[in-house]
Amino acid sequence: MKNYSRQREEIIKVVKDSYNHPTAEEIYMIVKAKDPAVSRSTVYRNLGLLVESNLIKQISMKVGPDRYDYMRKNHNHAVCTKCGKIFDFEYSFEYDELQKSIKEQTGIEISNDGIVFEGICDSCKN
Amino acid sequence: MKNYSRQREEIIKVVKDSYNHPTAEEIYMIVKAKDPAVSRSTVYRNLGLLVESNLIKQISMKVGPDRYDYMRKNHNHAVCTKCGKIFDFEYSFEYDELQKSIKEQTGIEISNDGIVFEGICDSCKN
DNA sequence: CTTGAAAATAGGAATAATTCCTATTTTCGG
DNA sequence: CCGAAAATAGGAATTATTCCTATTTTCAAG
Repeated sequence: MKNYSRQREEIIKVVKDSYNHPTAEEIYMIVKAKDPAVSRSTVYRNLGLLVESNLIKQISMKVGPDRYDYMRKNHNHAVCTKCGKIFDFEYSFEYDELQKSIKEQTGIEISNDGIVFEGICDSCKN
Repeated sequence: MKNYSRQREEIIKVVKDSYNHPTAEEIYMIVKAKDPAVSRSTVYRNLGLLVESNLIKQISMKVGPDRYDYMRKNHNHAVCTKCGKIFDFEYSFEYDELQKSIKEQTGIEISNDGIVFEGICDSCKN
């Protein structure tokens, strides 16, 4: 993340403009449409860097490849453990006490977006 | 999950006796020590079935293979997104309102153990 | 401007984890 | 017992991701 590259800029733009939690492959295809020479490694490497610097969020699921989400306002993710679909929702918590308790018991410091909610979605209940 | 098989029984036993969130491979190796003819597919298939029937919990992480945990009392998981280590902790929430809100907004019904907490652990802060 | 070192890239091979396939064996209700 | 359904072993295949190497690009200092 030290030097400028148009590939990285384009990758950021694509994730930012996507509101459906795209996979690395999907991002790759969209970027490729504009810049046919881009390579998968570049996409994967940059996604990793962007996650590390907290610009985007990576969501691992039980089914299918990881998904990426641009960091906006305060929204959380609910994941269906059956089909892997991701739903956004808004909710403001009283984290303080919980965070402190987790920190004490495990040493892990969680952030507001560090909570993933898992369950079964409507259409998978059949 | 209709007919009895000693392979499945052994797999359950191994997960139940493990308190360190073993991977499928680790479970396979332990079962294999007792029953050298067991195959990986059997382990994977049964873990899937057991997760489905809520006897064990599957934990996907950003790094490394999935891990499995026998369902005991009320404990939650905090995952380090850097090294993938999983920590158990205890905390009782007031879920009702939160659950209702998620249900309304996304259609997803989460259970008490359907919340994964992510952050950075102590030793990864260096 | 040049230049040179660090950063980034393309392209594809390699790896890791998991799923899938097929033939065989086991279970268990009637 | 017997037969259908369930489960299995063994390994091939697939999928997602990481790794490798040679080349290109960026950018700060002279």
